[in-house]
Amino acid sequence: MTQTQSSPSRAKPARERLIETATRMFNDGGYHATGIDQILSEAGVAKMTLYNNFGSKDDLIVEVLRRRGEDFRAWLAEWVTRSGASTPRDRLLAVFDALAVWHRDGPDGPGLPFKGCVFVRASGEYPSGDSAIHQAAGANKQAIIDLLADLLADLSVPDPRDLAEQLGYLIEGATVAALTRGRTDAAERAKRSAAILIDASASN
Amino acid sequence: MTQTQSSPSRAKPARERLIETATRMFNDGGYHATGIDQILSEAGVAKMTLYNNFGSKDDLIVEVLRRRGEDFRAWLAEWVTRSGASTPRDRLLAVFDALAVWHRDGPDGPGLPFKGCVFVRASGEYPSGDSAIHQAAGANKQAIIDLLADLLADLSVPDPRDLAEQLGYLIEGATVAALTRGRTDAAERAKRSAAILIDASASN
DNA sequence: TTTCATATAGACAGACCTGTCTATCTAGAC
DNA sequence: GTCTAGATAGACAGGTCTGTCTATATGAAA
Repeated sequence: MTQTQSSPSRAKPARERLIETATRMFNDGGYHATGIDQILSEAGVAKMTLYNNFGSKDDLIVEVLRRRGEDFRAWLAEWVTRSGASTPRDRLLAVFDALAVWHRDGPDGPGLPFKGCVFVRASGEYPSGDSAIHQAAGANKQAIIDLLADLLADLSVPDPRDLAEQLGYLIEGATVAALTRGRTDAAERAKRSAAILIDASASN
Repeated sequence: MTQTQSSPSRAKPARERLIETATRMFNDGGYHATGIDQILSEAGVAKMTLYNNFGSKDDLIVEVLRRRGEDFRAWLAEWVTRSGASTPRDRLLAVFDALAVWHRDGPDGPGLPFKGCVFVRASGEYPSGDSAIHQAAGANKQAIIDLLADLLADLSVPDPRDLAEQLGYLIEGATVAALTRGRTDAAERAKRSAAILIDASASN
């Protein structure tokens, strides 16, 4: 007895299934509200496999955030590349088009139904700056700002990192508006704001 | 026996103590992570008092958000008034000064230690649009946008509500940056962006 | 004084939580 | 075949969670 074969989709290794299922379920329901047993059951993974791989639920969350950050930034960079935008300005503005696709759960979205930003939500649920989860979320947020800074590297502006922060606030604010108030037009509006800020900065 | 007098600060009625304590503790630890028993114990209130007044934890959260929204907007409006700003433009920019005070836990802050926006965090923890908590958070977010729209009512811009949304994104984004990455300079930067957007809109 | 709304303490139910443990099975390396 | 690393099921401990219930106490109004 004790058949080892009763779980769905044995295609990928257990650790991978765990991360993917956890990513999806945390996005759906939040971190505290999603229990380990639910994740294990849906992933078809034994509890000890989780604790052998990650040590704790918090560590699993940190790994989920790390992965999600990589994937999201890869999706974003790919989107900008495929947009065909040739100038730094257009590449930056293409980011806001990607944003709109994400907020509207467009077909080419970043792979998760839109429920706001997983990093912001993680920061909010683990608000203490000492928390490893809070720090992981912050690191991923910073990485997106860095990505923006890279995009405007070839733009002639006096303070590229400052502009990257400014554009980051627009992105962040639009995403919050889409989550809290269902403003799916936020990305377009933020795009217009971004164009103004970029031009104001570049024409100095 | 069964002395009715063993709880702290019987000054205010139980319902009030409950709301105030819950507001503070939800802000500190988040919604799911803060249990009812903790709140009751710290407020010195019996469990039945909570359920007689609110019916459920979710309803308590909704009331906490409603109150917090009122208080925060009152604080913000008061701040703008006291800033002495005379033009619509300066009044709008004064909002960002208030923001900086809040993010830095300044002495004249809105009454709670800064742990990000309670509405954003509530939306994040209760991401389903059907949730009463999610809706309450959204309504309070909208009320702040409305407040911005009121502030720029006398400004001659073609689309005041559009500009209010834009400025709202900057505020939101700066607050998220302060929470997730500890960027306490975010409000000043957002203020500069706001000035650019206002001027770009007004000079049309 | 009687009445009534509000508050209290504290037990309780039933579910869910994270994390640990044992004992078994499987697949690949050697 | 043998050994080993990784995965499995499932029970379990010890808490914590929300929400309900009872029985009692208080204070103000009638």
